[in-house]
Parts: sequence; C-alpha cells; structure tokens
Amino acid sequence: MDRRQRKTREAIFSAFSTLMKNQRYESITVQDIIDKADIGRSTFYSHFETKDTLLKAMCSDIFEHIIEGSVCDYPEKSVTLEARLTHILWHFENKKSDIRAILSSQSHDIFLGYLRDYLYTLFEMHLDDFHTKVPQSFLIHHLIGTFCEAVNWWIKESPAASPEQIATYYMSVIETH
Amino acid sequence: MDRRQRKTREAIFSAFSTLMKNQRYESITVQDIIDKADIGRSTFYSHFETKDTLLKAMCSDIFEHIIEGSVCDYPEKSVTLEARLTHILWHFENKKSDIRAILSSQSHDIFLGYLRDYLYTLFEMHLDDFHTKVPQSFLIHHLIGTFCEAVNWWIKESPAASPEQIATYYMSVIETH
DNA sequence: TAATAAACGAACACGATGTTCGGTAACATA
DNA sequence: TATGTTACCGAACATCGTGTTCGTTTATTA
Repeated sequence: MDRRQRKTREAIFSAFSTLMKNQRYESITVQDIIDKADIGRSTFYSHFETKDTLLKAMCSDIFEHIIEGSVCDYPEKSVTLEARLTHILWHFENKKSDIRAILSSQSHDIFLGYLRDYLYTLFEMHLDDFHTKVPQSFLIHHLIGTFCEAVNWWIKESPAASPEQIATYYMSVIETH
Repeated sequence: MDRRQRKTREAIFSAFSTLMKNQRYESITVQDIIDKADIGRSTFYSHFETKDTLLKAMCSDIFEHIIEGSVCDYPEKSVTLEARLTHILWHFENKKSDIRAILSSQSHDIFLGYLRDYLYTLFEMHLDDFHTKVPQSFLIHHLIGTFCEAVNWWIKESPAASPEQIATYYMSVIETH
C-alpha cells in the first residue's frame, strides 16, 4: 500500500519515542505528538485510536522482531536457557533507545506485561532445570520477575554492559543448588 | 482537631479502596470517589490536591505502621533478614484488602516505589549475608525485585498462604551457596 | 449562645480527547 | 498524461474530567 502511510507511522513512532525520553508518558498529550511529528490531528487518529494503542503498537513492534528471530535462529529445544536469554537481550541492545524510553516512562507496565507473556512460555520449556521446594507457579513468577528486574537494572544502572554480561549475572543469581 | 475531618478522610479512603477493587485506578474519576464517599466536591479537594495525592497518602498510611512497628519491635541489628521480612509480611496481612486493591490497580508502581525505598535500607544491613560475583547494585536490585515479586504472587495467586510461608519461599529462592 | 471551622454544591474556566468534514496533495493505473 | 483513489490536512466542534471559587449551611468548641 501507500508509502505515505509507513512514513507517517514512522514519524509518529519517532516523535513519541523522542518525547518519552524527556517526559513521563502520562504527561505527553496527543497534541505534543502531532506537533513533534508534524502531522494533522485527524491523521494521528486514523493511525491509532488512542495514545495507549500507540504504546502497545510500539511494544508489539519490538517483540515481533524478537519472536521472529527466536523461531528462525533457535528452533530446537536443546538450546540452553542462557543462550535464549542472551538472544533476547541482543535484540534489546539493538532497540535500546526505544526500550529505554518505554522503561523509564511511568507506564513500563505495558512493556513488561508483553515481556512477561513472552517469557512465560519460554521458561515453561526450561522448568526441569530447576529443583526447589517452592510451588511451580511461585518459581515461574520468580524467574520472570528477576529477568525483568535485570533488564531494568541494565537499562537504568549499567547501560554499557553487554547482553552476555547481563545474562551471566542473571544466571548466577537464579542458580539454586 | 475536628472529628469531622477524620471521618471525611476515612470516608474518602474507604470509597477509594472500594472503587479500586472493581476498576483500574486510571479509570476512577474524582467524581466517582465523591459520589461513593457521599461528600462535596470542594471537600475532596480540601483534603487532597489530586487523585495521585490520595493514592500516595494511602501508601504512606500503610508504610507508617510498618516502619513504626519495625523500630519498636526489632531495634537490634542482630535480627535475621527472614525475621524482618516476616514482620513486614505480617503487616501486609493486616492491611491485605487495601494492598490488594492497590496492587491490582494499574498503578501499583507507586506502592512498589515506597516498598522499594523501604527495603533498600533494610537490605543494605544484610548485604554481608550474600556472597556472589555480581555487582552489589545488581544484587540489591535483585533482592528487592524478588521480594516485590513474592508479595505480588502472594496477593494475586495464593492469598491464603501465611506470611511465614511466603518468607520461606522467598529465602529459599534467593539463597546462593 | 456566639465564634470558629468544616462541609456543601452549583457554577465556572480550562485543557485534553476524539470526531467530523470539506479541501488538498500524493500515488497507482491505463 | 489523464483519471480515480487514497491518505493527509486542519479548523471547528461536542464531550468530559479537572480543579477553583464562593456564598450558604451545618457541626464543634469555648
């Protein structure tokens, strides 16, 4: 279809992302986005129903790539957990600026919600690696929560660290003997 | 001062808490609170500047008790981490209904923000208990994040569990040898 | 019972949202 | 190059929630 559509969509994404670097998601108005992207009001609404929809679209965008990549690059079940996580973290590295914008906004919940869903299926495959006395549901929540925490720490406290480094930290902290 | 003030404040808290059990924080309007609490519009605004202020006040309320209790009951530094955490969890048990309302709302961040601040100083006292290769800052984030996750799991997935049980699960999952 | 302080609630100004619609510019096709 | 289609433009509008104002009523205190 129309090249214009993609261009406009990109302009909106880009404006939104820029704005998020300087202010909280909540305080950004549709007008701000329109001005920054230099598009008409009705154009924005013809692309996205609401500001939330835009944020969701951005999150989906990020995760689409990760999931596609995951399927293409590591289809076998024998791949280690650490390898899979490193792989995810590499994708984050590439989209770091967008992710940082989302995570540092007040509503990183939406992004983390997506991440959690995705991680759920992933960790289910590797549950046999762990032997603990806690309920399985507690364990999964723990593993996912800790990974999200690690990503948060990475982005906010030590952005220069490599994906491998973060994966190593993560593994060493969840290891139970 | 005036008994009426406290009564009104209580009515607002109670109405807010009730509303939060049924809908997301974001979707609750000041009008909803006013109607539920059966008070005048200007009365609400004479108590709280905004809806956010109200939420913060509620969080502070919960943590005041915990911190006061902590100072009175466990002043010595020799108390174990598990004992301290259990103590916190017991306070949560008492305020469970309010906490659940906040945690299940879209903006549990504010509550968790308070909790994190409080936990930070607590964990600093017990850092020597842990020996890992990860940076200290990563470790603290990990310990705090995992505790928040445990509280979340407790409230949402297994509300009948005892505070001691949760503390045990937590300890067994963060133990590194 | 008089003075003080709080609650009331209607009315208002303001700002953001999301829609509508007539007009313009870009694209695809023949 | 002409023609039909489709996206973008942007001013205008209705709607809704916010937070304030202020004169009135009701409760508390001394």
